[in-house]
Amino acid sequence: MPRRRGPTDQGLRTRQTILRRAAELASVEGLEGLSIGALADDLGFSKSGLFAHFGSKEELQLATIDAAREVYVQEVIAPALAAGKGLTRLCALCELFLSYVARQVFPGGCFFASAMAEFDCKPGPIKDKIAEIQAAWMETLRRAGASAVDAGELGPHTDPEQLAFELEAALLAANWYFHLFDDRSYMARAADAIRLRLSADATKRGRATLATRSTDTTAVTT
Amino acid sequence: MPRRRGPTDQGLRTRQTILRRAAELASVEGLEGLSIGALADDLGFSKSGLFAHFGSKEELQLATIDAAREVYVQEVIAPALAAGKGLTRLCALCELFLSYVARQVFPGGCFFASAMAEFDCKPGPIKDKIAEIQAAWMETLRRAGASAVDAGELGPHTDPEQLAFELEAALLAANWYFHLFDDRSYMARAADAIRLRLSADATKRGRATLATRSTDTTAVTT
DNA sequence: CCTACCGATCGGTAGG
DNA sequence: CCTACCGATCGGTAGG
Repeated sequence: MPRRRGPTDQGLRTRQTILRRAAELASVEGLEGLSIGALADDLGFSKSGLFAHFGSKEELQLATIDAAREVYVQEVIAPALAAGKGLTRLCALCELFLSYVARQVFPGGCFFASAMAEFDCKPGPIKDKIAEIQAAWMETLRRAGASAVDAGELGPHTDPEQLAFELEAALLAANWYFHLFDDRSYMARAADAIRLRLSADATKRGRATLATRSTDTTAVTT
Repeated sequence: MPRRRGPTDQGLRTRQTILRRAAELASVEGLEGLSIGALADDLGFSKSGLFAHFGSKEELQLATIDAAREVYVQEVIAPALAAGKGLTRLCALCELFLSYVARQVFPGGCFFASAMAEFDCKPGPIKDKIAEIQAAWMETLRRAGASAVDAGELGPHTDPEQLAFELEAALLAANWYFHLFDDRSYMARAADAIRLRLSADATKRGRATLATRSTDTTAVTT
């Protein structure tokens, strides 16, 4: 089989190494604060050597967002989809998010929370990409909620979009306050808020589902 | 009356002009992204002329936070304290926050939301100051909630600290998504979430208080 | 992937 | 409040 043109395996591995580290640094310093020189020093490359993988800083930033998305899918979305359907999945999405924040998968907290906060008022391709990813995440929450309604776990008057907004609000607030006050108790506050909110819309069947997960709350903070 | 040493009235006015503009720019570009040269150009000063008012960039950042705090007190806290006590005040705090975001008092959204997101993982005097201000804001919400319990508007099982966390979560989420998606409907989502959450803990007297404010929801988005 | 370099801008200073 | 300047670092390029 002839060797194709384009990036070699080694080149792709180097690229992945760069982008994983870039995502870690950007979660703390921001995607603008991420500097090519500092990233190269950190990785032991020359600045131009690193830069050769990307055409511009903006291309590096966009590629970093893709790499962070892969981490997020692996740490939160995929395990939640595998955990079950409906209300079980919705609970798993929330618990896995809180665990991902508590385990500091990214040292600066949720990469996308940081990126959203940094770019929400800066129009351009980076904001567009972040908005697309956040919209997909909200849609993942909404669909799990809608499926829980269909399964009779949440009552028929449930508004899945509103529910997704409120769950996401608690998750984001946990991310900020956990780091700002260096206080893990905000994880439990968010988990309590989420359990209360889900209980409010739950049917008898839904409450049974929730009961099986109630002990998982403390697991989130370890 | 002899003229004292120190800053003149004119100097103080110039300083205030600088800091108001600095807060506006920092809400979009971040407190680190705020550059002394760009700020000076924007205001028509020389860089060093502007810099003479502050000993370092960090001093400028800290002074900018103080100036933003004054705006926040004027726009949100003072009118809410004047609006009433207990549940009335708690509702006013939330409604005034949403209005302050919707009116874009700062062009980049809530100054403190931006600053918290930027510095929550960067230890130092700026993070400390932001944390102190956020703690005071949460305490303002908590006290209004506790006073609503004392007044019999919220039930005795209400946890005012948890309630403050959940209200703040909805307010912050509205701030982010309003800007990220350029969609005012998130203001109404947050107002709905807040009304629902307060209703859950409200006594009959509390529900009467909430009923008088229910039409204010749309006012927030104008 | 490297060395060597570009102009622009950064925070900050000297001296007035 | 200004002009003039400092060394360091920025994103990016030339050429290999």
